[in-house]
Amino acid sequence: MRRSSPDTISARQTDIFHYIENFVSQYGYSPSIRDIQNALNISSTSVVAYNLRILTAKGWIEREDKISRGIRPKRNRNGNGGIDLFRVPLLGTITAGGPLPEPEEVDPSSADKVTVPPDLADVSRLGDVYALKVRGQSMIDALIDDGDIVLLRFQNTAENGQMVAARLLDDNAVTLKKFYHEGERVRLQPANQTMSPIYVPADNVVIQGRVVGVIRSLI
Amino acid sequence: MRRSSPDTISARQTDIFHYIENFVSQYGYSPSIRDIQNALNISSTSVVAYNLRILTAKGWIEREDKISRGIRPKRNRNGNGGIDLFRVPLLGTITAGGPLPEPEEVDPSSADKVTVPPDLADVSRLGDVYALKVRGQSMIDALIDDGDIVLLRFQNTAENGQMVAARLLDDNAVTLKKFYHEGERVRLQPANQTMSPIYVPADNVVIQGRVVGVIRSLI
DNA sequence: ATACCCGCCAAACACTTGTGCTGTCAAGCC
DNA sequence: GGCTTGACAGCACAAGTGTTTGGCGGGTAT
Repeated sequence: MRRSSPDTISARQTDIFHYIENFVSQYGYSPSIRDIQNALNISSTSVVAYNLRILTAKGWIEREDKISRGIRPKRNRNGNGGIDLFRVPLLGTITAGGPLPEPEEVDPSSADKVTVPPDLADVSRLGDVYALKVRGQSMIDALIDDGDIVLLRFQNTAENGQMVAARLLDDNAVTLKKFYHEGERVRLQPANQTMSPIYVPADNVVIQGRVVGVIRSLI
Repeated sequence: MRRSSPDTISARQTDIFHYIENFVSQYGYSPSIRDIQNALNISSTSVVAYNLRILTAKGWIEREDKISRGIRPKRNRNGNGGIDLFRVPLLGTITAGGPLPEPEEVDPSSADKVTVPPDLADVSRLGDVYALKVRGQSMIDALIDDGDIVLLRFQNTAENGQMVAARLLDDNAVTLKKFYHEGERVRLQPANQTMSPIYVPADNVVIQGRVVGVIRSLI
């Protein structure tokens, strides 16, 4: 038998879920079963109830029994009734070679914050994500320009080729580069043809985070 | 006669309003009249209805007639009162030359939505902002890569050099290019050294929107 | 074939919930 | 004292809304 995976939902269930999301964000309260039925041209309320039960079981929505208009979208999306989950602290600026305050040095709760799309930050680990404003064009070939905001997830290790914020202990400087581990040393590669890579002993580098997203405003 | 100022409400109304606020933030949906009645030990539903009418008239809450649990607190609650202001419809895909559904052709309320940082979308004009996913690398030199999401503000005109979504009437195609008005014709310039600009008569081009932001996920 | 499960349909049912109507009562005003 | 008004009470009704039951057709497994 072909079992549907616990995370996949049928086309009709997708429609219903989207309708609920949009309804809530538009009206501020949940649609009734009959609202859904009429909007999606479903011929019976029981079909809606049936699919709602599945969506609940699979964790896409939450409901309370017998409560009118008590559907709450859960996954993805804001849902969550107005709590702003997607604001991360903007901890400072990162340049080709300039200093960067350690994330620990800045109180994240007092820092400026930027709102980020939830797709860019795995919400379940949102506490580990922070933002930095980029100065300079050392990563221009990686499509990161001066003034862009990069989102980083805090992590101490990196795979070759990943873009990271790397701290050079000797220089007490932090830089945004592509990371390559090469035996005893580490190559920090700018994404700019006019700039040369930096080679440093592996024990002189601390990864401070990996770039998980880029936001650019052209206004 | 001492008229109560339009902004002051009685103790009972204050209680009701607070109860609604707390209920919504806790459960994600509004209380029913009887919920309020029981919680505040009010002896009749009509009293709740009566005070709800006053709260509505004075602008503290919003309701829809006959809708169960349709109360929405309005005041207070900085920002958005539960409504997510920063979601824009993702209307489709844009390529170097491929077709794009007209924004009007897609029901924005049924489209997928992306949450965008408020900085990227002038919130006061949010209704005019939409998102498109970029396919191809025709704008690679403008630091826009395949898979990026571009935010566009709907507008019919553009300054030279601005990046726009342009519709070519003859080809019924939409493309993401830099816009240059050159006399009787328009030059649509890709940001990719391997691609050539397109020259079209000015009356064959309709601007569909201007790029105001870029979002890229590297996860 | 037969049995079974899934997704759907139709209709009835029963609970939930907003509304309307009729009073009561105290306070202010002529 | 009469009259009006604001706030509240009690109650019944009707509309809104979730739930349930029985049935149907098309697949899939036995």
